[in-house]
Amino acid sequence: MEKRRLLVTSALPNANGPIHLGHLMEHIQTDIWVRFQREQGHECIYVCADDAHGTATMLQAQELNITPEELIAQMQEEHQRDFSDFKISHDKYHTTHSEENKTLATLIYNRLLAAEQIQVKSINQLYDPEKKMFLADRFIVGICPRCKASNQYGDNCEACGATYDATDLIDPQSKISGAKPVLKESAHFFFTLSNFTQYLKTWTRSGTLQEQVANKLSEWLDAGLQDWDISRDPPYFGFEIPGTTGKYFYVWLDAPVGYMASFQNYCATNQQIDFDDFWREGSDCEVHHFIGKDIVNFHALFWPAILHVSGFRTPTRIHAHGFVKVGGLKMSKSRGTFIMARNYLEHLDPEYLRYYFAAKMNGGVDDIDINLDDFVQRVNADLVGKVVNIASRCAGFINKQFDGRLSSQADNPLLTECINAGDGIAEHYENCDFNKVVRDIMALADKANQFIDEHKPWVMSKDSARKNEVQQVCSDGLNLFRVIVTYLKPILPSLAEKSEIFLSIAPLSWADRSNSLTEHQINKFQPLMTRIESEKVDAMIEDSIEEPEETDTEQHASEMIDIEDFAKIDLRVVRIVAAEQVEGADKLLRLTLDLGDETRSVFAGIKSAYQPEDLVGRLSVMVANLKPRKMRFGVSEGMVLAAGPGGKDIFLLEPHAGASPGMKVS
RNA sequence: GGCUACGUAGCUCAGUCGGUUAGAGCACAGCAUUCAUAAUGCUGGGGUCGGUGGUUCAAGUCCACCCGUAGCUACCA
Repeated sequence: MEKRRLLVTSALPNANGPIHLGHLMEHIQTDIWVRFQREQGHECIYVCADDAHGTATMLQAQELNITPEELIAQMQEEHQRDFSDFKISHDKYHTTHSEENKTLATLIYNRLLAAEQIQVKSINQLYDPEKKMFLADRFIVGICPRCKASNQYGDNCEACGATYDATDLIDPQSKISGAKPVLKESAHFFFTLSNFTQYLKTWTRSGTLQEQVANKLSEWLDAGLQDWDISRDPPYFGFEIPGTTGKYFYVWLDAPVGYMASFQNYCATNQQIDFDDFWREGSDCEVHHFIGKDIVNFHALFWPAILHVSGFRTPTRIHAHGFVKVGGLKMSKSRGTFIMARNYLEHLDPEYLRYYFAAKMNGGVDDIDINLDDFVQRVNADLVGKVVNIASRCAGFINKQFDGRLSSQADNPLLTECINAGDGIAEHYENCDFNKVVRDIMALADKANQFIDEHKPWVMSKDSARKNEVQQVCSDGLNLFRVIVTYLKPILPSLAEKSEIFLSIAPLSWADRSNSLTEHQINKFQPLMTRIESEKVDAMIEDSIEEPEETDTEQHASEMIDIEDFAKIDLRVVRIVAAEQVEGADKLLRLTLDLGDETRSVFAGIKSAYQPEDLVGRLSVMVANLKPRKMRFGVSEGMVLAAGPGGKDIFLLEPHAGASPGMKVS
């Protein structure tokens, strides 16, 4: 087999937060693929880095009262420790705030400039006059121009889904200082991406992307690409653009360059590897990027265009994946499913997670849903019940009755079948179809257990004339185990290592799998993996639960407020014009409220105390300016007021006779 | 709103080019076994393939619409 030379990357984690389940999924996927390539005997270099630059890093550092450099150094150390504990085998974990990156980003920019693909345009952007900085959409909040929901970000409304420009917001506020932003003009540098629409149409269809991803991108390509704003104004934590004062590279320009920079740093300490071999145009080496589907535009549009113009090779392939969900829902801090790497490690063995992710990954962009009960059952049944059990049930006989010595024959047909299955498994690995890898391997483990069960060494061992048979069956079993672990090694490096010690053999390799052990001395068996106790999973979730930030307001709830605070609440008399059961809801009724000049749909948790038909026509009081809330059953546009402990004892407020819908309560 | 993807057993997922009675693992039930970390083996129950309509000799698979879930909607991290 021809030896391939591969450079592989995972997306760069942001330097302003800890590593969580989402990062882990991506890095585990990448690492499995990398370890597989290495086990095949290919040269495979895996690099990553922290994405250090950007407004978020700068603000976070300010908040912590440290310099950005201190913050990123601290985060990088944490990130590296987390990844290393999850057996992620980066060859280099660097940072985008590095000399290499500055040099490379500058080089690329200068080449874009020389190719006349940089334009300066003047744009108007909202500016925080207090903080003296331009504001990205996510740092501006205001009232949605469409549905009037308050506290919405500058790009779209969470309540009604409208998209708009930050300048359309009613009563906009800087999220950072609270000041009212003003429009201010500034010169920005643009990369003329629009010139490369045709190039990218070809590139994205040349086998570099999954088909679904290419389809998605063709939407944008067909619409025509816009030029890409690559500069930011100060204050900004990043690299100053050469030849300018007070213009910085937008973080998404130097982030992908960070892949090259990290690799360059690796080359500096590994002189036998030449940077240009991998990155010059037309290189035979392969470059693979593993990323989440949310950032395909950066990697499959901007990045190849920039590389193309600046005279570098483009990626061989971009492997996009979906998001992690827990129990069918987005990861959530309040539910305790926003699990940090460190938190997991305090309770559970990283190999459990590596295996579970592998069992569910298919090389596509579908989201991966973690079901914690399934996680426990699956890992225990497959790894402990099936795989490790093969070694465990054979080792006793070999060690006790044969002094740890395997038989002289290894020609069992099942063993041959198992060895031959390796080609198909390798193909699945290559395609990132790790779920198929796992399925095929487990089918082999099932067969191994069936084989042992069929020959029943525990029965034969009672007959001294059949001693050889006992040794043969158990030796076959251990040889089957050896091949199975060879296949699992990219997913479970620690299990493989422990198995190598148990079997007293050199590191397992794919090519070596057909050289079964004969007349070989093994070591005493010790448990290679233990079952997951579901209590530990519960404890991890418990530890991950973060009280919502409302704790602050709760603490202040009993404090005195002044009249202005009260005036913020827009209480209105309403008439309940309709009330109905909500299918699937335990506690909710859907109320339609007449406010005089408009009607609102509101969900109220009063089902246990009121019959819908008894409410229709009655007056009550609602909070009319409560931020609309998207609920499972629809959007609730306010709340009605009621008192009581709950259950049957809920009492809706009702004004005295004479009040009419729309009246303000004050 | 528009676009994209997904929806198959209680759970997690296979299901090729439309082709016989829709499969696997886990979970569950029964039996066997007791070498093994209570692990293993055999047998079994369990499905309107999200819904409706259509194309076809034939639809889980193709088409249309609907419902549900998620994501994207780019000068935004």
